[in-house]
Amino acid sequence: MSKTVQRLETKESIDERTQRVLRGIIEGYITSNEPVGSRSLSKSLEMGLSPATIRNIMSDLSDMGFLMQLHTSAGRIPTDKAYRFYVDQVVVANQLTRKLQKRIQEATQEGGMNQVEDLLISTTRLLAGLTQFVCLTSSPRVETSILRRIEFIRLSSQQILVVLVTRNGQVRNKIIAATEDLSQDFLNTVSSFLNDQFHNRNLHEIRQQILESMVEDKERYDRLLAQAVRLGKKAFEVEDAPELYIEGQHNLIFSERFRNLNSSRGLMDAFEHKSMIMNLLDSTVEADGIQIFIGIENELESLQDCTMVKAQYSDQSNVLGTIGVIGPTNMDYQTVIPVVDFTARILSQTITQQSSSCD
Amino acid sequence: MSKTVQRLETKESIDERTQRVLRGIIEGYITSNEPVGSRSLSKSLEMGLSPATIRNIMSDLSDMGFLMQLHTSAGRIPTDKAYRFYVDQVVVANQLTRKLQKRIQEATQEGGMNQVEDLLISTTRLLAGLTQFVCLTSSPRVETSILRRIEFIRLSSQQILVVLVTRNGQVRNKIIAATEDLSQDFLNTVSSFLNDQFHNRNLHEIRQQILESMVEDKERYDRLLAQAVRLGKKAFEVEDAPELYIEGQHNLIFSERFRNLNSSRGLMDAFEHKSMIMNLLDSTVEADGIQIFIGIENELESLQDCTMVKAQYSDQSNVLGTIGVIGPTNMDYQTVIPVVDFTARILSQTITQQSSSCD
DNA sequence: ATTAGCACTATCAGCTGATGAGTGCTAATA
DNA sequence: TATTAGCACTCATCAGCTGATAGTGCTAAT
Repeated sequence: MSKTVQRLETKESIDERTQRVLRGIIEGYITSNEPVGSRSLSKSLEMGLSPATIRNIMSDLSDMGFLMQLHTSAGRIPTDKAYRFYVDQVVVANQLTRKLQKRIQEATQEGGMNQVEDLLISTTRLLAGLTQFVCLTSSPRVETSILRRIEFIRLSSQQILVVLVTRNGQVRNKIIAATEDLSQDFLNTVSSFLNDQFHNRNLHEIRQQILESMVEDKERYDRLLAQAVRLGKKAFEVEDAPELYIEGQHNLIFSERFRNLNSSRGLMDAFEHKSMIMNLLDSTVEADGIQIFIGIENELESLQDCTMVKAQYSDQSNVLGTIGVIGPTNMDYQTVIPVVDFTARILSQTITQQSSSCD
Repeated sequence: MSKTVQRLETKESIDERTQRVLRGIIEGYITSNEPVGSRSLSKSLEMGLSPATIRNIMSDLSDMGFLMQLHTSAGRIPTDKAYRFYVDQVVVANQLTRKLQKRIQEATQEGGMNQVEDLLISTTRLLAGLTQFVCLTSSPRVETSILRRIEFIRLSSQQILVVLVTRNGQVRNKIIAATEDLSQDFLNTVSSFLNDQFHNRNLHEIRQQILESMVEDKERYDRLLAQAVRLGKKAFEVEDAPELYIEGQHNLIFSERFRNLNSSRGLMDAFEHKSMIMNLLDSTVEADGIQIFIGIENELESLQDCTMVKAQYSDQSNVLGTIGVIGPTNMDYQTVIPVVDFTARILSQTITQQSSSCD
């Protein structure tokens, strides 16, 4: 299956006046959520154009594929192509209000937030609340996380608890079965061996190296080493799949803005298949900055009358994950875009601070 | 505010025939979700009663408060009182089908479920799926959990990770700030001191005792002891509030069975206030077995046209938490009750197994 | 190039009458 | 005396019609 539409084109040159009309229609529809007609537009535009003239221009815009009508004799609404034009040509990086900035900052700095999980959940919830849309966040891939500390705790003769702390503050617990009874002292030795060996390496590398040593050391009979490698192998077998946090699903049902969306049910269902959504969120064409997928630009069918606005967050060196919102195509781009952008930045900043606070 | 209705009464003695009619109406409404009229009931009952007779009986039942009409000339539907009668007098402990039993058992035994959190989440999801209602589960109160193991891990000069494992397999992580730079060796000594001291005590007792020692030992200058107590205090300051898991909220919107519920929005909102729902779930009148709150028996207003069926789960000695479903008052009690009951039992069993697997 | 005017059309709210399901009452019946 | 048949009545629902409204496209006038 080839990627159908990656991004709608807006090459055509439209003359100044027509652009202003188009923009008027888009913004009108964004604010009112109702098709806009020639009469009301004539008034609100204040360009001294009569409704009849506006109609002619509208007709041209329809021909060019920027506008459509839900039925004869309803006003016109913008097409996905129009929103693409709007986002590319019209929307300029808008400064957020101080108030909003502060609110975002505070939310990410709430007490007890020393674990990345909590931070991500509360940020996701915040963004869902601010936009009144659905908000999705993917957690850092453990795969690329850098090991800060690993520790084994003997729970019983059969069970060992592995505690794995990553550079960016993720803590993972896992209980593994022990093949023989190992003392806590022994486990401590193993821990510190592994910590020395793999300090500041990412989990992917670590796993590779463990596999290699297992091959090499097949004949070696150093008990410590052998056990360390064996335990290490089990310990680092954490699921690769990053977590996906979804908040604000109820907006899909109750928010007025999702009203003329026929597929809210389909979306709801799609959210159940986390891995699919995950791919969608993490598949990234351009590396940095904010990304916007409008309507049919989305590969997933049930998303095709929505817009997804997403941005990546990162620590000092690596991209960690993505945060994004899904809303109606006629969302208020002028605010949503900077809100998502700012939130991702703050998120990056907070995580960077945390991970740099180790010695 | 006094508790209004704790439980509806069903003292009245109703003669056999009337009971059978009432039962027919209740079961008819449960299966069809539509008001049932005298004609159809006359047929389905197969008691050789004409619709007219049925009407007379229905009229009596209405007078007694067991039936009501949504409007004149619609069939009748049962009142909350009728459901209470039904649940108390009619529903008998129904054996679950083998198939269903197996399905529940399998779901709780899925791999990688060595942590209680995962077990609870997947059980909650299962129950929501089986019933097509909303399912709520409260996690064990950390407060009453028994300490199995505590461990400190030095992350940096300022940060210490506390790992706390309870008897029933809950693992809690918490990062605490260090007032001075403590070596891992020292932390290990503190850990083993605390483990010796507090092994097999519940967290509430432990906290008490720590507070006492802090008063007593004010003048003592044993550095180890002092630090141990200080770190212990911080470490055991875990939030008392148990987690609340909610699954199947979308059923509230999409399930046909919630159709004639006017307050699904209100319920949705109520679920946002987790602490309120928490109280509801954990407030328990009778200690054991299954509990059922029908319609107005629920204290929370937005729940008053729903029925909540809940059961507690426990390990060998203590009640740990509650699992329950919220559905329409005309739910299929005959299956829902045993399903909830059986699920709670299996949950208890699984947790008990886990916690008894320590030495 | 712009605009006024007019014919056309889709939607919506409100009304209509027909239909059907169900009740309550009364008189007949076993 | 308990049951039932019959009948009048009520109410919700639905299809079909109505006029009002708000929009368009086209054409002729400016």
